Amino acid sequence: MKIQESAENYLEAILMLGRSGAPVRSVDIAEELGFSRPSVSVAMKNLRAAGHVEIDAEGYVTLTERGCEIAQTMYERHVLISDWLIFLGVERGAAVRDACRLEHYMSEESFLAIKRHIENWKSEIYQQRS
Amino acid sequence: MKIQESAENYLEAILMLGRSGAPVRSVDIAEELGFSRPSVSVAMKNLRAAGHVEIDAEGYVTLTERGCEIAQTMYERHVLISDWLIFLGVERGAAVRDACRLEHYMSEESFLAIKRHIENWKSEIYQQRS
DNA sequence: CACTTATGTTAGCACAAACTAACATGCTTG
DNA sequence: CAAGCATGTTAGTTTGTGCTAACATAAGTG
Repeated sequence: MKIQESAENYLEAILMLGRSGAPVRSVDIAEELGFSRPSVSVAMKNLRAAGHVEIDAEGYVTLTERGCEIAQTMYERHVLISDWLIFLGVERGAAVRDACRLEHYMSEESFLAIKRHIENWKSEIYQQRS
Repeated sequence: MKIQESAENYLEAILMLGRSGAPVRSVDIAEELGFSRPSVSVAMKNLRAAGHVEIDAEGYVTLTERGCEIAQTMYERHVLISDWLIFLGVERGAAVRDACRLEHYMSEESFLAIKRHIENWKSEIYQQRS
């Protein structure tokens, strides 16, 4: 069962919303992603069936271990890519919008290569300055 | 009428196939992209309706000016991104696969920023060596 | 000429992922 | 308590984009 882009986005949104500590409801996810409540409702049903989230009696959504792993991968990529684009001079809004899409279409290999590149690049700059 | 990812891919494939000078048929596009002939047939009908390609009596497909513009944008991005990933150490196959997807999801702004970054980076290397 | 092969097309299907309309349900509040 | 609001769900629709089955047509070949 291959995970889809949309599923990855939902999981990432749930992770981000949960970081404040407040419980996450369907309507919060809909608000965050700009989707309708029915869309989120159906998506949650599918994510639950796939074992990526759990939904308690109050309707609060939590990530399972598997779901959390995916969400964190996406989040890490999102941050790396958007920070990096911003660093390259891309306007923040555009950088975040692009990162939101690019994060889903990059192999692990490419992601790691970029990460490595940024780290090397930063340490070079650091050496030049010291 | 927003251009879709699939349309961009078809146009890019037509451009690439046409570079050898040989006329481009539907079946060549199908072969190139790994799609069925009916899928390509329908896609060509849509691309023609949208004014992105022309199809002559022999079934040869050519890009219109508008179509060619899109194709070249995609191709330029494809080459930049895949070359760059390869340069960063990503295996060629993975780099090309990733580039094929990433090229559609990047704003012009981000693309230019990356291009600029690569050029700067290369010139730094050059200066170090000279 | 009859057959095969290559190519293109049409019709109909499948699936993902969004939407709206309509309804259920429970909380708040005049 | 009754009305309204927030939230969730179900059903059915839309759109994009692929597929297979079946057929049309032209070209080459025994």
